[in-house]
Amino acid sequence: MILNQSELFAKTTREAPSGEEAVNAILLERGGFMAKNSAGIYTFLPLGFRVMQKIAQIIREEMNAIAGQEMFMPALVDKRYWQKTGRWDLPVGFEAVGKGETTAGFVLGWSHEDLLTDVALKFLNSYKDLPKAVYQIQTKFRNEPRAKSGLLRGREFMMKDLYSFHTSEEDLMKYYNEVAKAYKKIFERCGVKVVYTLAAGGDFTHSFTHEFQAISEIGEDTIFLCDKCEYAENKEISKLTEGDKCEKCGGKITVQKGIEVGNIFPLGTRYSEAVGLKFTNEKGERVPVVMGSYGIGLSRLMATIVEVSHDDKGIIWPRSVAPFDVHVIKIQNSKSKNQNDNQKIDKLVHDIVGQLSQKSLDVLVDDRDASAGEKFADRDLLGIPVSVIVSEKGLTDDSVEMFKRADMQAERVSVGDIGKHAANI
RNA sequence: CGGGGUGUCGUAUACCGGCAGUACGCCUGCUUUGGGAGCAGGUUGACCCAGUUCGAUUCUGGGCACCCCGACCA
Repeated sequence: MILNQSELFAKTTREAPSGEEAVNAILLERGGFMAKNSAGIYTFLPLGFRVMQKIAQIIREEMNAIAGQEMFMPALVDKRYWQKTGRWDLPVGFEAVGKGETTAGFVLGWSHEDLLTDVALKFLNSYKDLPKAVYQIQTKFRNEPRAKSGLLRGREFMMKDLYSFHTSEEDLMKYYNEVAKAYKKIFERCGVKVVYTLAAGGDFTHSFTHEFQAISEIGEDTIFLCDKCEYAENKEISKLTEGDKCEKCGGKITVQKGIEVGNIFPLGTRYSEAVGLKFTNEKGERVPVVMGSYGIGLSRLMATIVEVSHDDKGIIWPRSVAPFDVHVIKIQNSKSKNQNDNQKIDKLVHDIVGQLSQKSLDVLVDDRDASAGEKFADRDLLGIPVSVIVSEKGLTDDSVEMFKRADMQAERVSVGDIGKHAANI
């Protein structure tokens, strides 16, 4: 995909939005990745939505690799499903009341165990039907008492939720560990280092669960982490203290702040028993299906990437989730004076874009009529991994500058070699 | 939900019980073009409701919104 920056729907802004303190909110809003509508509610603009789609694609690949099947469930979830599982009265949800109605018949889905377990009644009847795993990527709604920190805690946010169905606890735990591995891959591919943390299950389950915590000062969770073997526990369930000796390896326990970017829950039979989801086993007995559920907040993950990968100039996107692969910066002189040079620059840009698109790279071309300084400032803010600066400096020898956002290093390369360099981008 | 803070153009601020001003931004044009360039012109604002008052952006009360801390975090 090739896009001229002059045609982009959103623009960058010079100033930070009033009131915002969270780095992810400031940089994503300034860069035109998103626009704020209410506390914890954002519009994803074209650039931001591209990042979201990149993250979604990585998640899809890893979910599909562990036999997850993608589907899509409704956001409006009928009251009766929540009543069956006893979750209607929880304060988490936004109730949906039709105009002219006095009582709510629906809740905006904040998780989908209740509904999905009911759907599964129709299809999961025998041990031969198990195991199964389905997932969706969908907007979730939660009535957060305190939305905050940009995309880190929203009232409406994008989430991937995976659910698995099994014949036994053993089979569930086997899959649970597979999911854990897949999650690690996802976060790794997104450039986020996570710590696998033992935690509590909240309203989902009474058993232990695991969280994937990205270490960051802005994180809301406190975890105790061994500095040697990386064993970790969430403070909410931990009996550890800072300075303790790790029971696993003898290392030292440290205290860290973490952003919970993913979690996995062994649900057991809580929902299947509530809904009556049973299967017939090899002996002909009807027994409850054993379930697990597994979440990743895509929008929170996007914010986390910004939190852990930025500098004072802007975002530094990992290649895997960057909205574009290459940012071509065109710097031209006054049109009236150097018409000839400008035509040459245009031609160089055209050549470069052609070469890059042949390599299937997504290219954003800064063709705006703006000063060089402004373009550089925006380039740094947008944080596309590699930029190619085309200016009159390269007219004598058909060269351009290749700039890497991560280390801010630049080198001059010949236009003819762009294709070669693109392979290494 | 408890506590704290803030509400004046997009941002930062000023003034004032009597026509709301400045800077930057933004838009248009011309000149510029390797780190947010210059000139000229233009654009945009008192969170809402009630009360006091001849008159309220200003004073009083209520509400709402946003930010931060805590609780919550399924």
